[in-house]
Amino acid sequence: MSNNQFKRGELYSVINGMASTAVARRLQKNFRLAGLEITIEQWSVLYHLWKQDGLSQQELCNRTFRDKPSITRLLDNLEKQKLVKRMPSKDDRRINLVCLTEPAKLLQDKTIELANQTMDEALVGVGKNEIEIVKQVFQKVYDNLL
Amino acid sequence: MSNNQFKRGELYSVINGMASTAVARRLQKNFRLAGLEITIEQWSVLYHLWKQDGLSQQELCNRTFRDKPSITRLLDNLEKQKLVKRMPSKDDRRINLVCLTEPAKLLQDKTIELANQTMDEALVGVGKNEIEIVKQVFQKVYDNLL
DNA sequence: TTGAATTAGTTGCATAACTAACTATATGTC
DNA sequence: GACATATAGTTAGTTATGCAACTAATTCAA
Repeated sequence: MSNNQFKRGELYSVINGMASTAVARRLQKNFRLAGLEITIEQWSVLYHLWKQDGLSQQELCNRTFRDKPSITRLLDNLEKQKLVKRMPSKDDRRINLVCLTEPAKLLQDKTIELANQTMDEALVGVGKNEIEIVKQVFQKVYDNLL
Repeated sequence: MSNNQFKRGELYSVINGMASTAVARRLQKNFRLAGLEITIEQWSVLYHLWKQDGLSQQELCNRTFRDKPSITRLLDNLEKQKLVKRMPSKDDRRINLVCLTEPAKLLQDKTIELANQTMDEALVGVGKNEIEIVKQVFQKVYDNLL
């Protein structure tokens, strides 16, 4: 079997395992060190709500690239921690609007600062152009597989 | 709050959620369509064993970027499916050497072909240089956070 | 050579992921 | 208006992840 066979699988391995996992783990660790008890997955949901409060669950699925059951359970946990509240929409009774609580709003500054610091650590020695290319490649990959 | 605050977090979001998840999901789907009952995580372990059979669990941790409990449990499931076998090392009795079974060896060609096809689909419109840059950036990120 | 520190692997606990199957509401067509 | 179809969200079941705490084997050092 030629070793050539592994080339693209290698890339798959890189894309899926390495850097994203390392970044996620580091950010989670930084949250913990700062005494914050949220997971990075929960943070990524809050992140989109800070940009726009009152999104539907479906909209959160689209923006966080998660499926509906994942969002359902993430919100279950966030609600247990009193960080979000589901508000049934009056226009469409199938829809829950997900709203931030006051304590969740207070988390924004601190956690985004931690995320920025973490990305700065992660991106030492990486140029702006390279970052732009990574973002473009990922967007293309996503569009290709949509 | 300035919208600027979100810039690097945005990148985090891109790196962690989007493309890698899409690629993983597509590959998993392609396995399923081909009647293969393995998960992508199991495949990523087999992938390293195809390159070098008889690795220790610790070595699998290093190569797949997973922690020890994750590898323990992935191997539990792979053993249940009779795709690998743990062989206690004679040199160091703490170590298990993880060995492929015959059925696992037969999976190599088919699954690597599927992974290659999946990566080809994913990388339509992405240049070789760009791919190289993505790999370099990820390596740097990983090294920065090690 | 014995006792401390290190390394390999496992187990328990909580969170999260995906699929498939489900309920409830809304829409669109005859 | 009534029935088929589509959409929003939940639940069940399996797999996977991370951390912390554990056992067993090995190494290093007094």
